[in-house]
Amino acid sequence: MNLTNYLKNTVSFPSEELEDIISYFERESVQKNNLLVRQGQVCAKLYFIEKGVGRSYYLTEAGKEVTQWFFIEGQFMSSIESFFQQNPSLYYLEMLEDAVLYSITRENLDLLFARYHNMEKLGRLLSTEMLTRVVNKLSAIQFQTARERHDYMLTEFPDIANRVALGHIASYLGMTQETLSRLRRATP
Amino acid sequence: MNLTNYLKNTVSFPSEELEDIISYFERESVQKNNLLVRQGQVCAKLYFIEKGVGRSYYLTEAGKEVTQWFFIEGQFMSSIESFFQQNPSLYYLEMLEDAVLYSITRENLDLLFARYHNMEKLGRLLSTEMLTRVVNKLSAIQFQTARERHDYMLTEFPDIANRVALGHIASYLGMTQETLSRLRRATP
DNA sequence: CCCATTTTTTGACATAGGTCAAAAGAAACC
DNA sequence: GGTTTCTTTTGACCTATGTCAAAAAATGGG
Repeated sequence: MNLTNYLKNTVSFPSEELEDIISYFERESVQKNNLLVRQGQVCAKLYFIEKGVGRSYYLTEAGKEVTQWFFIEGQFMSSIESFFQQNPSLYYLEMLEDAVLYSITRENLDLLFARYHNMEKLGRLLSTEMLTRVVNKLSAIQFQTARERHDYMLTEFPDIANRVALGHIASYLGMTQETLSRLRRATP
Repeated sequence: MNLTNYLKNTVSFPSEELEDIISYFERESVQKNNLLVRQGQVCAKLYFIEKGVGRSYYLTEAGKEVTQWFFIEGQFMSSIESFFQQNPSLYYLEMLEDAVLYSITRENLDLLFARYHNMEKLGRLLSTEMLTRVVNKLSAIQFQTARERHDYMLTEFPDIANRVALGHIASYLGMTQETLSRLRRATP
C-alpha cells in the first residue's frame, strides 16, 4: 500500500491538495533492528509504512522489553503521545524488518492541518480508527485468558506470527514467552 | 465544567461559530443507573458530561459486567466505535450518578465537522487525547501487578473510589472485587 | 559449512490472584 | 426503625501463569 493511495482511500482530496501534501513527506529506507526513536527522546516524525513491520516497546525496571504495539504496511507509526504533545517518548520505536517509510515532521503536519480542512479530517479519522483498535486490545487484555488474548491478536495482526519473534508477541499480549510457546503447542 | 468553556479552552472558536455549534447540542437530565445505550444498539449520540459520572461496560459470556471506562464531568462520553462507525455497540453506557448531559447526534456532528475547520480540529484533538489515555491504561494493565494497576487508576480518576461501587472499579482494573478489597485493606 | 548467537521449547516448581461461600456492613424502601 | 437488598470484606482453597534453568532448534556471519 503506498501513501498516495492510502490518502485517497481515506478522504477524497482534490488532486492538487494531494500533491502538495505528499510533497511534505520524505522517503526513508530503514534497516531491520533500527530504532526510529528511543525512550526519552521527543518523537520528531510521523511515519507511514509502505513496506515492513515495526513495533513500539518500553523497558521495565527489570530491563525487560514490553511490546506495546505492532505497525504494518499501510499504517501510520509513531510514538503518538510524544509526537503530538512533544513530550519525551515513553517508548522505543523499532523496525523489525527492512522497511520503506514516508515521514513528516510535526511542524509540516501542523501546517497541512491548518492549510487543508480535508487534512484535519484525515487526522481525525486516523485517530478515531487507532482509538478503536486500542480499545479492542484493551478489552482482550483486561479480562481474558492467555488463549483468548492470543485469538484476539490473530484478528488484529493475522500474519504477525511469521514475521516477528515470539518474545515480542508474548509481551504484546501481556504474557511470558514460555506461556505463549506452550499455548501454541497446545493449539490444535 | 460547562460545554461552552470546554470548547473555548480546546480550540479558539470565533464566537459566532461557537454559538452555532452549541445550538446543535441538547441538554438532558439523566438519573442514576439509567442506560444511555445498550449492547447491540447503535449509539446515536455523543454526550458531554456537565455533571455526573458514567461508565461503559460489557457483559461476559458468564454474565458478569466488565467496566471498560469511566467518564466524568468535563469529558465526552460515547460508545466510540458504535457512534463513529454506526456499528452495534459492544458496550452499555450507564450513568452512575444523577447527571446533566449535552448530547449531539452523529448527523449534526458531521454537519459541524463539514462546516467548520475548527470543529474538525476539535474532533482530532479529542480523539488524540482519548487515544493517549487508553494507551496509558493499556500499559498499566498489560504487565503490571494488581497494586500497580490500582495506582495507575488513582492518577487517571483520583476520586473515583468515593463515587462508584468497588465492583465497577475492580473490573475496570481487570481484577476481581475480592482482590481489590484485599488490596485496599493492605494499603497503608 | 561451521561456530556463535539468538530464539524457542521443555521441565520443575512457586505464587498472585481467581473461585466459591458466607458473614458483616451500608443503603434503600416501606 | 425494621426489613430487604445490595455492597464489601473475610476465609479457605485452587489454578493459570510466572520464574528459573537448561536443552533444542533456528538463524546469521565469516
